[in-house]
Amino acid sequence: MFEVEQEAIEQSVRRLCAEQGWPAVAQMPWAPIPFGGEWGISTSFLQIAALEARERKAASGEETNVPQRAQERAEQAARFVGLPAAFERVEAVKGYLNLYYSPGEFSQRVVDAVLEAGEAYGWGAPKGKRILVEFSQPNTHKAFHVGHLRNVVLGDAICNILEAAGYEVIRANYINDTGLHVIKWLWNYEKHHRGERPGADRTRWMGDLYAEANQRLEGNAELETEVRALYSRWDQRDPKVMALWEESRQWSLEGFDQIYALLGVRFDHIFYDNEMEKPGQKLVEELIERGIALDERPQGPVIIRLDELLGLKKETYRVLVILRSDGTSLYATKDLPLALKKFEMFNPDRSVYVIDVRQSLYLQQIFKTLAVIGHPDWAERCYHLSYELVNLPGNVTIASREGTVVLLEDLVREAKARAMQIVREKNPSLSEEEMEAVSHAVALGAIKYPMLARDNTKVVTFDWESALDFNGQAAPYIQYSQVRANSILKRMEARLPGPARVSYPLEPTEIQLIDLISRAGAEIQRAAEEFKPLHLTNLAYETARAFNDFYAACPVLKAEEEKRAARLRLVAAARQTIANLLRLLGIRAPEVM
RNA sequence: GCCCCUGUAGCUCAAUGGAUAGAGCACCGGACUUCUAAUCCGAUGGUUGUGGGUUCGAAUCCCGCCAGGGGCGCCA
Repeated sequence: MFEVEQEAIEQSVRRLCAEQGWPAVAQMPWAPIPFGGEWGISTSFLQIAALEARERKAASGEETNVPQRAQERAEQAARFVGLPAAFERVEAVKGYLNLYYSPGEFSQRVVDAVLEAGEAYGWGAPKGKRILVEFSQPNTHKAFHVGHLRNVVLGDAICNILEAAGYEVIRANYINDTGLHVIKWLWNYEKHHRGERPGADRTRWMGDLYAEANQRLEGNAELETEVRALYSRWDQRDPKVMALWEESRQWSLEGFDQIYALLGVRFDHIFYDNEMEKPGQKLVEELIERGIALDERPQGPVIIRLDELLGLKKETYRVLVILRSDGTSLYATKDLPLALKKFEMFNPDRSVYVIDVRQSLYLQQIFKTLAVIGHPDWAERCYHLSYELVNLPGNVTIASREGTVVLLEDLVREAKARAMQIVREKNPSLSEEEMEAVSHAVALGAIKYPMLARDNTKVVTFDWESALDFNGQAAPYIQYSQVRANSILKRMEARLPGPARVSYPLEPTEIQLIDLISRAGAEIQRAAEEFKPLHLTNLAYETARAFNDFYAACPVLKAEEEKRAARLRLVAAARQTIANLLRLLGIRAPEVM
């Protein structure tokens, strides 16, 4: 937030380096001063000293004590820089140059900036770049469980974050509405459920029938041939089969709409698997003609020998199978035309795939194939946003066949019931409607937060106990801090006081809170660059904690006039910042709890 | 066999190559006639899997080993 000051100081230090003939570093390392209750920026001279030591050794063979030299340089820099405007104190410690902000001036600037920007506080300027993000990718005719949830929650948050960072974002879904799993479902329906219709909970019913199909088919070769026969009827577009496929497919799609509405997720464009089948098969033929793909039919499938085409001696991309030996399509058959279509339709600067880590090699193969078939520029723009799975305690995989699925609907219902019970207890004066809204916000926050608050490369372990624990490091804690802020603001007699110079000495908890608030913009940029919502769950939690500390330590409404005005503005800024961060994470910020 | 990821407090997880490795949960002890106690304060808890290396400086980078997970020609 104080890039201007930092830049000025950096220029000053660089001038000093040039004058003194010290080695220059490409990137000057700036960081917040890492001590609690301190507010300012810090840069290290250890790198410069190390470079100097190396030059000296090369020239004269003399050894240099690096930390000592860094301290000397930091001291010289401190003297040279003096006391820049709006800073309170400058010091050289252990090879670091520390510059402490004047709390009054800077805190006012932070708070004013937040209140002026409001819902857009922390948002970056438009970058003029477009990013297409494909996420969710559900299978019709199957259940929707907590394993699928991570993808949706992560994809949605990433889209929000990229948008806030200044990108134009296209949210894309790719629904898998064809394949063996669909045929199995149709077979089971025709044979045992003909004429039945789904209830209110569509996805569950679809999933149940699919699970039942698998059970009936398990190890039964006779029935398997029935399924194969049905598959070929579907393949030949038998009108009766197609009609049922279309109708049942629609049931699933309605179920997905319910789920996305429940989660508060939307898409700009939905691609369907079945639309890619023909273009895919056409593309395969074309690639065979061009000699890129190798047609081993009927003995083998159609393949692309990537390592060979790329002239790689070491086994890297291996072989990609793009069409079955019987001519039916695979994922790859359809993913290739889809990849092309995305660029043709939207021409994105980046094409992001939010897909779990198991598909890493596969996606690298798809991207490389794009390059090999004549679109190296597009291949460059593709990015696999990989994330780990959601497991159950004891590293148990969630699988319908194992009977270990936790359905999203069940999870949400349990969490809402638990939240409702707490709201009723904590805040009995609320209307039933308000309680309902609050428990919805709390339950969904509690469910989403753990999916975002760990690194993408880490497995999320789902267990009921911690999913329903709303205390501590969890979304409800963050939501609650913001509710407390709201509660103070509601008690103001008049409107929020206008900007005013802060001249009273700030409490450490105030400084800590303002410091964290001021980091939102930079953290949003970092989260976008690294595709890591984790940075924002961290910041949101820390800001909430800082607010709770402040709340405990500093009276607001009862403070004397100047403090009261400044603190009211700080409370409003904190509430706004926390709410903004929650919004990016796809978590609602209720007014009361 | 090859490739990828992970290993940090009893548990779940943080930590731009940087100063003193931090939170929550659990456990123990405190704080509500005061802006919502879904909160706060305090105590306990660490050889960052292990052995080397690079570096002024390593949880972080490199190499070896150990442990767990995942992926590798017609599953999605």
